[in-house]
Amino acid sequence: MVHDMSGGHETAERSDSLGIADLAVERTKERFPETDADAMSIVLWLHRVANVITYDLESSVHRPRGLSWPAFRLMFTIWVSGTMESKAAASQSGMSRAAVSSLTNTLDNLGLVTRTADPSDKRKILLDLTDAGRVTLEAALRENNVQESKWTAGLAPDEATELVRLLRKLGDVATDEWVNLRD
Amino acid sequence: MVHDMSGGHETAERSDSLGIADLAVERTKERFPETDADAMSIVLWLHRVANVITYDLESSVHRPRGLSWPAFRLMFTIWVSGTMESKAAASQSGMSRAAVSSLTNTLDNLGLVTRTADPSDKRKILLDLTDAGRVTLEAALRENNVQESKWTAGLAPDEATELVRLLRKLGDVATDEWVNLRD
DNA sequence: CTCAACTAGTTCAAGGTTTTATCAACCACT
DNA sequence: AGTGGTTGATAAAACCTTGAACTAGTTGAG
Repeated sequence: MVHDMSGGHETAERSDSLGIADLAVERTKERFPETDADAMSIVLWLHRVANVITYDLESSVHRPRGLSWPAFRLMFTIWVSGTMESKAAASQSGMSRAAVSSLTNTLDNLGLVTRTADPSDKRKILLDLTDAGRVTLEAALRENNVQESKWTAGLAPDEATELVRLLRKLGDVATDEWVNLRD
Repeated sequence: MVHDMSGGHETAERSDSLGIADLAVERTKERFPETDADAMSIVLWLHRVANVITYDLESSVHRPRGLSWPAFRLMFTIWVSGTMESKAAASQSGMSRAAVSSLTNTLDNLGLVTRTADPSDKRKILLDLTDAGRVTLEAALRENNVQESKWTAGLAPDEATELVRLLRKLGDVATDEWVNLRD
């Protein structure tokens, strides 16, 4: 399947983490024939593709700007929803409340996010972006999207639509009672 | 669109992290019309669905057995490929060499993994599962697959096939030169 | 045969995440 | 009002990850 075989067994060098998924399913199926191979393939590929893309985005877009991937996610969430309670920010960004607490602490010190007590309920903390935070986030967001575009350029428009539809369908399962969610 | 409006603004409770993706794309498109919305949707959904599933698998299957998700991933990699160099384990499991080094240290102490020097090249370390490691992994693997099955049960067989095809296509981009990979 | 360049693995510091525990504030019921 | 039960946020301890620096072993060009 691969053109250049010159190196003997040195063929696959760049990111084995993807190529290995099929072998993994094969071996598991051999050893445990009752395995649901489709389920396994989906979860493996999902996880690995998401990981590779996330690593690329974080290392090529966000780290050079001084943001971690979680910091970008959290700031983006606040940017989208506007002033919001810490708890809502956690659930919408997919982190635990503790993670948001510690991350906002960092971002507050960097002057990117503000934390103010909610006057109507003093337990609550309202998060918002500072002007500097907004500027930082918007620049990162644009560059992030350019990079996302490079990743998905190979998919036809209808493939993109279908992929999102299937991911959405899979994500809907999260509303089932047996699913363990953060918090 | 939603049936129950009784609570006023208390409608969406379980995992907002999924519902928010569409709003995020909308807002970004408003603010930056040049945004590639398809690319953004794909990456957002990919990341969030992968995260929710991973969290569920880790917290419901692996933590109760005393394994972290990374530990499971690494042990699974070794289980699939057999005795292997630390470097290969890193690239196939999608972690950095440093992460593998620290993780194998833990797993070695737990008696799940062995590290032996390669006689032919003393720089190299060969990793393998112990018998206990194999037993532990295989039990976790079976339970993991049962849970994966629950997640994907809602997809028709052809949808499952198509989803994997599209993920694979997306993953293939990782071979492009501009992509930042771990290591 | 030797020295420079490279490679495999480890270590370190810094930061992020998790779970569990704690504390403060709120709410509802008597 | 008070008291018990929630809820929101933070703190602590343990673990994982990253990038950079470091050690040691290997390779190969002259």
